[in-house]
Amino acid sequence: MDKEKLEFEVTLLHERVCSALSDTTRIMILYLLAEGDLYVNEIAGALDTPQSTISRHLKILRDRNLVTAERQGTAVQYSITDERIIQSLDLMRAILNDQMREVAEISKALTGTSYDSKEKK
Amino acid sequence: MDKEKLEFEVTLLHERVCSALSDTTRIMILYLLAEGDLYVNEIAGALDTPQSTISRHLKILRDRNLVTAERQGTAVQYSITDERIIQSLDLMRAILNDQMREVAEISKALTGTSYDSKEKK
DNA sequence: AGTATATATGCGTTTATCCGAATATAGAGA
DNA sequence: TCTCTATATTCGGATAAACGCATATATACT
Repeated sequence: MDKEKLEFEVTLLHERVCSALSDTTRIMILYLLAEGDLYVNEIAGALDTPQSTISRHLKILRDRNLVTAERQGTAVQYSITDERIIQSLDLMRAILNDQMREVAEISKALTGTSYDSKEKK
Repeated sequence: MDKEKLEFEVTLLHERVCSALSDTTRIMILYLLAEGDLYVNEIAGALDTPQSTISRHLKILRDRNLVTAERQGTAVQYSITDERIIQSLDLMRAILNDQMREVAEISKALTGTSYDSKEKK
């Protein structure tokens, strides 16, 4: 892929997806919705966050088509639009877990008492 | 997973990974490095961006272990630490592509001249 | 119409992020 | 040690995000 096109695609990727994931509350909302559809006040309750704050975050996710809203009477039910966004986040968590596991192993090797060096045996 | 643990993991995910991806230049750097290791000035040249700006972005990626630096004489060569970060980004791009394809199909159906409605036949 | 509930939005403030220019640091070679 | 090149960091200023409160809007029900 030439650089022009890559630059264009990355700009789009950032504006439409990545920037939406750059907030802890929004990521939490996505994981909550991954387990089932919820109304706005249910999300606000679960996250112990003012309803106006949740509503603003939902608007951002909605504008980027990451969640879908469906009105039911006076309430609005939200759901995940595409499960792959969760797959994508889970992949990042896997990277994180492996990083932390490596750090833990190294520090265990350095402080271990049953043998002097990690090369032993 | 209980909510406490989810909240903890998501906070970590945001701080260590997602916040690093919330900038077009940093995503570009990751895609450039996915094609091969590069020195700082090569990245700055490719992106037509001041060296100080690139260096600051690299520090952010380095602090989060998304890229690895290796000094070679007076220069420093950077590489991707874990290819899965690219997989994760590509997954988001796939979501985007499908979204755009859907929009295109709907608009084609609405403006189509060879038949009146999309249900026809 | 009038009230009640659920959600969205406008406003002002605070906090975080990004930028380029200038400067500091690190290594290589004369 | 002096100089050159490559990279990192500091600085001040500009922009953009996120927040809670108060208020507006939308639907349902009487």
